[in-house]
Amino acid sequence: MGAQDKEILKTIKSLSVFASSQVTFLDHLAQQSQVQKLQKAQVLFINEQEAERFYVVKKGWIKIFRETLDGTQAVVDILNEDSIFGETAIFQDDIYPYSAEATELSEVISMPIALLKQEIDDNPKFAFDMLASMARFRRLQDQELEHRTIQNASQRIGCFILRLADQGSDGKTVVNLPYDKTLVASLLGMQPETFSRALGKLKSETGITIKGATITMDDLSNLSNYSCAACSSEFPCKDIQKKSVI
Amino acid sequence: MGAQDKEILKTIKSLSVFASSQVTFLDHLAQQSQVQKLQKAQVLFINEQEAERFYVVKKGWIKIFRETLDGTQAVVDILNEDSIFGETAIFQDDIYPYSAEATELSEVISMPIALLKQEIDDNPKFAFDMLASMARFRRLQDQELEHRTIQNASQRIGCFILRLADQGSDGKTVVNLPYDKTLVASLLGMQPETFSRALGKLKSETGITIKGATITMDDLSNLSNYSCAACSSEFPCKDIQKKSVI
DNA sequence: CGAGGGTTTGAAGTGCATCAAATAGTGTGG
DNA sequence: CCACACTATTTGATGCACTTCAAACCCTCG
Repeated sequence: MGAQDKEILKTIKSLSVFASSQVTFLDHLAQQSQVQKLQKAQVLFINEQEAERFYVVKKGWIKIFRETLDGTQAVVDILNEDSIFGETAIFQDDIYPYSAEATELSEVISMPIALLKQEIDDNPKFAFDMLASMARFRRLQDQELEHRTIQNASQRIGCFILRLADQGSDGKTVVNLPYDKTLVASLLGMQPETFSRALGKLKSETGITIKGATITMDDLSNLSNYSCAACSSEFPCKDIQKKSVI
Repeated sequence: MGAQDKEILKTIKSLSVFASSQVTFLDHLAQQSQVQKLQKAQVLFINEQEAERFYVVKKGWIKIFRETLDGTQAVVDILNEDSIFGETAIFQDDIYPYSAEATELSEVISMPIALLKQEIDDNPKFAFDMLASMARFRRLQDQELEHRTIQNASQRIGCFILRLADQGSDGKTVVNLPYDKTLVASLLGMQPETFSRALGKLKSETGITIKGATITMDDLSNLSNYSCAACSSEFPCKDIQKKSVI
């Protein structure tokens, strides 16, 4: 086993969806896995395409989206390290329900989705974890829809920043936008211009400091008061945690 | 076994999620089930409340929603006969992730969610079906989010009507809105006034006929051209089918 | 330093929300 | 079967939020 293979196995083992899986299965998965480098803007697969493999992000950011004939696109999600995607094709006649594209130089590991099917059959705990992960995801999507319905642009941005912020620390909180503002805008369902203006408004209303992609604030309460007022969940949104399985 | 019990068992057996379950399990489920009548506007449960039972709609319409402190609400779904809800609480620490309320005189069957947990463990096929159902639902939610992003009010209404229309027949197509226009509006994320005006616009743009809750059209192509132009899925949306499990 | 993408700013337009009021529709009791 | 009460729906007028198109600015990286 090469160094890279070991690395892959380690990555796979660390994924929370596979927490209950036996080593033999994980080894098998790792054997069948492939690492793939993606250039910026490289498309990995498009929706309706036949699906044989699912993916785990190893490095970079992968945009999950769908687009209309005229090229307008709706961003479903933007994923980074240890996020899984493409696996829901198992349940959709082996067809990817969305497209995936690297937003920057990225690296993904792919594995055959057939193996997942097997593991669902063999390991009830795995099936349960996968269901739990799906349910969490549904909750997240519900929340996103809710946000689009009742929050305005500035509040959605505020919420996005809050979810990036580490809860723990006391003093100043510093948050770095993980990717282009244009990309954040598309994920939040607004135009780049709107994002820029709405962020400006958020700054004047909550006293946060913005310098490039870095946002600094004394404490989170101003921001949470501002954004979470127009949301059915209360601040730390502790009920929903992201990560794993899309 | 009384007549009502038989009726319940029949309903449960007919649910597609339970297609792979043994009769013994279904009997057990039916034994533990309860029928509940709900008045219009009666709340069945609210989000964050502890969940012991999941539900199947037997009659009427149940609104699934979340609301903010100031009472603004986001409608997640509106369910009717044979739709399941509340069952995702299994995966969320036995807490309902949304509220449920009858929009009219309704009837629901409730069953202990603990039994579902057991069945997931015992029956891999059931787990798989449930996963498939969840995946389908996720796809639906993605589509809804996409609609909010790239379709305008009239197009969303058109899409809603198309999904109600029977594909088969040739001659005129007649669609009846299944519930109040106000409720349709809230499901589509718009105000009642906007709904009314947007429906008027849809009428003038596509030549449909509207009389109360009844919509008539010569064929669906005008409508699908109008609405589906701003969507990543092509007309019959055949890839996604509703029903079962929320 | 200069090219190119990302970001901001400006000006104008559009779509939806909001508030207010009129109208249509439904169910009730007389 | 009609009149009343109440709710659902429509219509009008106005305002605001976001989009669009255009142009400037800024930052980074070769």
